[in-house]
Amino acid sequence: MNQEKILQSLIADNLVSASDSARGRLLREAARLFREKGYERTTVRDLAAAVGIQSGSLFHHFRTKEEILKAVMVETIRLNTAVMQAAMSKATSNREKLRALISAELESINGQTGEAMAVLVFEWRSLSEASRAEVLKLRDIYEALWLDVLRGLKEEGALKADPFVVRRMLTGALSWTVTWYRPDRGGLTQDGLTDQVVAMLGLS
Amino acid sequence: MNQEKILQSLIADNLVSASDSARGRLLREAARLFREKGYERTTVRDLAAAVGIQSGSLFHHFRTKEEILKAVMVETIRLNTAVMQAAMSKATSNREKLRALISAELESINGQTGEAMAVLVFEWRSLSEASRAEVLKLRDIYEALWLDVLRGLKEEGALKADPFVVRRMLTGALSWTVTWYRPDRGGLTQDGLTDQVVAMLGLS
DNA sequence: GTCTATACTGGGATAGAC
DNA sequence: GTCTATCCCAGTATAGAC
Repeated sequence: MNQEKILQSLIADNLVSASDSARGRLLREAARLFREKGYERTTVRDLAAAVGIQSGSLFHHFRTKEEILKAVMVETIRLNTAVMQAAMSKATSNREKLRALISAELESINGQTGEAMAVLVFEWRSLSEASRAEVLKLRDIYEALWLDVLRGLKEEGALKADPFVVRRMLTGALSWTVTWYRPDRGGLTQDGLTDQVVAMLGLS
Repeated sequence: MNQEKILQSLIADNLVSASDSARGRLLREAARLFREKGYERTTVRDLAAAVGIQSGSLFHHFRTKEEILKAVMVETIRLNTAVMQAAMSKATSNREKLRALISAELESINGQTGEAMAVLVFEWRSLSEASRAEVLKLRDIYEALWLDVLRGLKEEGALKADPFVVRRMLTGALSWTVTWYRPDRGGLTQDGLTDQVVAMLGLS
């Protein structure tokens, strides 16, 4: 299942917004702006202008600015959990599964939905306590996918370090690519980058 | 040379502030607050209150709020470059040097100066273009230390992946520990964590 | 569902006394 | 070097018309 199909089925199930709906467009622009300037430095006027409405009109769709941030995060996790599950479904060995996960997470961060993923990583502190709990619960499902595979590799002896620690290290390493990796600007392809990560773990 | 001695010689050379000077205390409190709530959410009134003065008095020490952020970052890099160099000086092989670098960076992030390091990582976007250039120049010296060692390991065949990519991955992985690793709360010690990172790289 | 107008708040920064 | 007082602006959010 490719990413486009996944997205469509999530929209059909009302789990994420169609990106051409008013809500969808707003969330996409919000993700872009939050990533570019940060949540705090993005004003509701910026958000409104980006979708071509007045700032007052925003509050017809969301009660507060923070609710927009939360929505960006929730939809991002939902979408990416589905993408991850699909990416893994083809793989048979744990080695292949890990490669699929790494590749999919790099795609999530540096591809089209990357802006939203970056927001999830870097704007955590701007989320209220109440919202955090909600987002964390969704994130657990996502993390379980990784831990299963890493635990498998540990048992096989392919991995020397603790699966839990490795996952956290990979979270940091992969998220951080958003600050330096430019897929467009020649050099390293996303597949090449995946190879490098696998090589770094001594699993190639 | 231990961290305390390094700090004292840097203070003597006027490269960083003594932490009991007015400026030093302010920077320390600023680092703590910036890390805790983020730069944008920290008000000048918060900063002033933390050092026990009125908000107006802040501007006797720094012309703008952003100048405080820049000062936190500049002093952090200066201090940590010195710490890194000292940590490496004892090591002989490249393997030992890398372990020393990893250990020192983990200490920088999760130890006493950790708040300032975290600010350096997470508040980059809040820095103006002009200030960024200045900070980046300092950072280059620091990064060169890492690249030399990683290149050496690559030549020895101990490292499979590209040194440049590995350094960036490690930057992300090690910085990220600030979000989850709690040295105090039992379990994994900082040495143990270093072991895990080395094991993950297949270098143990 | 969007507009205009505006209320209200809190933030960064300044001035001048002490 | 700190205080008090205050300016000015930008930011979120609301109200009511269309």
